[in-house]
Amino acid sequence: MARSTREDLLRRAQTLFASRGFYGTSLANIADAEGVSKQALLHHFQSKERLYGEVLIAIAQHYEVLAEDVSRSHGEPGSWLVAFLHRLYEDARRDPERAQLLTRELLDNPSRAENAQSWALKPFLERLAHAVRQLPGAASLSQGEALAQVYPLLGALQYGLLSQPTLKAILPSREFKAFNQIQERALDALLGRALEPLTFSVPKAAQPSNPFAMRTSPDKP
Amino acid sequence: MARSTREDLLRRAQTLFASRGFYGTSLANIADAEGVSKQALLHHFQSKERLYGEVLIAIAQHYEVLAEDVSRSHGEPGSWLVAFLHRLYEDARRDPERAQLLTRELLDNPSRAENAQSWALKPFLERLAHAVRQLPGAASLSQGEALAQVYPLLGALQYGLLSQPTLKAILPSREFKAFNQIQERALDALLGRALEPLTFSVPKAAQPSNPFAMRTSPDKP
DNA sequence: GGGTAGACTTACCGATCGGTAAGCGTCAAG
DNA sequence: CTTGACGCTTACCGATCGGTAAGTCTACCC
Repeated sequence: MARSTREDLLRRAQTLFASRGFYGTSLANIADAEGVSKQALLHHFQSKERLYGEVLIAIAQHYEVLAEDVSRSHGEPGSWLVAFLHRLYEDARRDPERAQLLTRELLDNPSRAENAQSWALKPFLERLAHAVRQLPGAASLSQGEALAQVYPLLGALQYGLLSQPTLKAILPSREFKAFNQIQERALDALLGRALEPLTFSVPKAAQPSNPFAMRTSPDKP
Repeated sequence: MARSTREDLLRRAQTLFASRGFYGTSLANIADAEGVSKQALLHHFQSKERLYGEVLIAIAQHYEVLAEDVSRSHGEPGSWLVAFLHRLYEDARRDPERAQLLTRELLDNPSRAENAQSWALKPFLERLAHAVRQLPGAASLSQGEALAQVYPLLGALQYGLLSQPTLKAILPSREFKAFNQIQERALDALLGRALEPLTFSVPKAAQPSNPFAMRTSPDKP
């Protein structure tokens, strides 16, 4: 099972970029962690930018695989999104590196000024927007509107997972464990509620206009 | 209105740290942007770490002010959380820098290995957890469990806002505008649903156990 | 007028950054 | 036996990093 140095380096780069960011990770950090020289790293990937780009592409491909896999087991387009979100959560829970890197990329993609139109993770977002439009009553949404509908759900999925290192550091271990155990259930409940048809079928309607106020009285016993 | 150089530098540091991260921002970047020498910056803040620490503290104080302000206008503890989340969203929409920095901090706080127990944003999380326990039926939740309940909501709030630079770069401007216009309504709907009593009153109950599947068939008549 | 404290400046430092150049060893093809 | 590609090394580069030292300028206090 001779793992290639190149693959090892790529995997290590993903780990370090995810935990410390692009600028917080030096080529020497990555190379040292694999026990090779910095120039060996530059031999396989011509520059730091290209190395990072390859990490992003690998992540995009991984998500592509997940999406295809979900498509295979969920024929009806209406249920695809829910299944995919669930899959994303499971995946990120098993290994949060990709989720962390995705969030970092959303935070500072433009600051590296790569060609935004060929951004590696763009297809991932487009796929999400497309899936939203498959939901009943949402077919007429534009891409931006559709994204606005999934984005909060994506954030809900990712946020707890990307914060794991920090929470582990500041919470007593008992509390951190409790957090992890309860997290998925809380998310399930939230997503279940969020994806009721209403959310999508009347995105522009008037509605009571202050849905935030619904907890002021002990109604709905 | 002679604004002090120190305040200007602090504000500029917040902007740059938010958009490019701690490691992606150099002291020279900050000083140059304010038209002073790098050493003037080091004169006011003894080191980069301390400067960053002051930025974090300023953010924590800002959130503290928001929280107190919400407390003043929302007496009942049951409605406080909803009002505060709404306020956080408005605040981040007006100026996403703090939200971006908060997320960056959640991503890599441990990597700078500062004393985790005195982390500037810890009180913010504790306040959120406390507010969850004030909700009907949630009083018995531990801190970790309470955090697990708000975390998805926090993520839902922040995610769209922290991604704004990226979305602006990859979406046609029409779509980006649509995203921004719809975003708040989608969030309102989500939060409204999320904060129905059930979510908190039976966090550990059995329940149908696969709430994700609720869109596969038109059940629940 | 002298002293002093704060707000800066220029000059400089060693360490580390990403990246180049050149060479070494292995192995397969000719 | 030679050649050349590949995987990797040591040696080195200029630029930039965060930070120090030592003034300079101004304003207020005595």
